[in-house]
Amino acid sequence: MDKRAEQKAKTRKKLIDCALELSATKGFAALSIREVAQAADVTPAAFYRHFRDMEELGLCLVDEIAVGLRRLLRNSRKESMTKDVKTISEFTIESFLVFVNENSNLFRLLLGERQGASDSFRRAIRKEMDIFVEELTEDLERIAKVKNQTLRHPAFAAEAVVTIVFTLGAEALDLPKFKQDNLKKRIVEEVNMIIRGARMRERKSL
Amino acid sequence: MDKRAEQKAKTRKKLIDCALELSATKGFAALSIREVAQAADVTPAAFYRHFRDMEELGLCLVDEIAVGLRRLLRNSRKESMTKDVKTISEFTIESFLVFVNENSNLFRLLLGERQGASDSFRRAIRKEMDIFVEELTEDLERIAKVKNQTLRHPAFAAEAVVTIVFTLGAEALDLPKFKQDNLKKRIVEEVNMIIRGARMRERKSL
DNA sequence: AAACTCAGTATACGCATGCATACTGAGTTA
DNA sequence: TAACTCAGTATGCATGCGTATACTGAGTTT
Repeated sequence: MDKRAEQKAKTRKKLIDCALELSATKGFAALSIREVAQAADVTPAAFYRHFRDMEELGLCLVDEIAVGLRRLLRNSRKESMTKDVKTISEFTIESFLVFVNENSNLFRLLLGERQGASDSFRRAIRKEMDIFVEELTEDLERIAKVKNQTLRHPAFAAEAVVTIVFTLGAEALDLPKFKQDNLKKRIVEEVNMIIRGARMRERKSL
Repeated sequence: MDKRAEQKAKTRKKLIDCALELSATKGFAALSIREVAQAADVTPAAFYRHFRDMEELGLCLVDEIAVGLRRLLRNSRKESMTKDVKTISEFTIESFLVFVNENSNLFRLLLGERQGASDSFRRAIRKEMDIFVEELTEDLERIAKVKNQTLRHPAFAAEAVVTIVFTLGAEALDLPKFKQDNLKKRIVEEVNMIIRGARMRERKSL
């Protein structure tokens, strides 16, 4: 049976994990093939059996984060299905911050490379972001419908929310746990502002 | 007299300018002392007469951007003193995007290194951001007062606005000019959402 | 059991890097 | 004009890099 492929997958995972861990301290951009290979107890040349170059490895990492985050958000959405908007956002933001803390390496990579030098990185990350925005847009529309409200530009609101949550969420990486409560409050408040501002009010000539 | 200091300043400026230009293509993090020195037609060792290392040079660059941006925003604020809120934000966002396009290198550095690997970079950039937030907070409060309105959390609103404008503004760097109109509209709409959402409404038990 | 595949090894290349050392010569001061 | 300062030069070293080449030996196929 495929003992061979199994071993290969193991090495591949080890390379990915080591790259992730190393990127936490130095940043992914500063990593070298040799460094990652050495950390994974493998010859530099062996690296090429798995990835063409560091960029290809990086894109795999981005994918991993996106998958993890999407799972998280899907769960949080499901779990909070019954609650009202304010609670949903607060709940989701809470889960998000937990995720950021648990996967700080992945997240640092995502946010750091979002405006980085590599085109393909930026493109990949923005694509993932767009998916988040899309999913949130649907959520907002659904919730609004339930509450018998209308939103002005649901997609814009979603974009603003995603931007705020990700950008401010990144600050959690530099904060001790006990200071993150304040950060969470800020994010929740700002997200609620956006949603409030997106709601159509009584018609009024202006 | 001081022909010497004059020459030194000239070389220093050349180093800074070259670093800036190079960082546009490869990203500042990927620059080397030798590379910058060569671009500035100077020996690598001469670099050390001006900066301890690349990081010190980088902090100078950050400072330059901040100064330029602050000047821009101050002007835009002054020029739009008489207009109403909506026009102010639109006007300012427009100037901001012009600045981003004109100083794309500086801006790329600012946004790219904002979540980068270097602590001192992040700290420096966040400090500048905080100043923007502070200034905008005062603006929002002033305008609200004039219009006889109250804002819920002016500082949070300002933080959200700055976050949106900078993060989405960064996308302008990857967009052809003719597609930036759409971007501008998105930013304006989202900023207005935030401000709208920050306004206190009629008291209402909830 | 013989032939084949292929993940990983061993080694070596040329190149760019940060940085140390000793030097030069125009500009300044006394 | 003699002594001094100091921005910039010339040179060289050790290190780490990406990658090419030839190889080995366990795992798989026939």
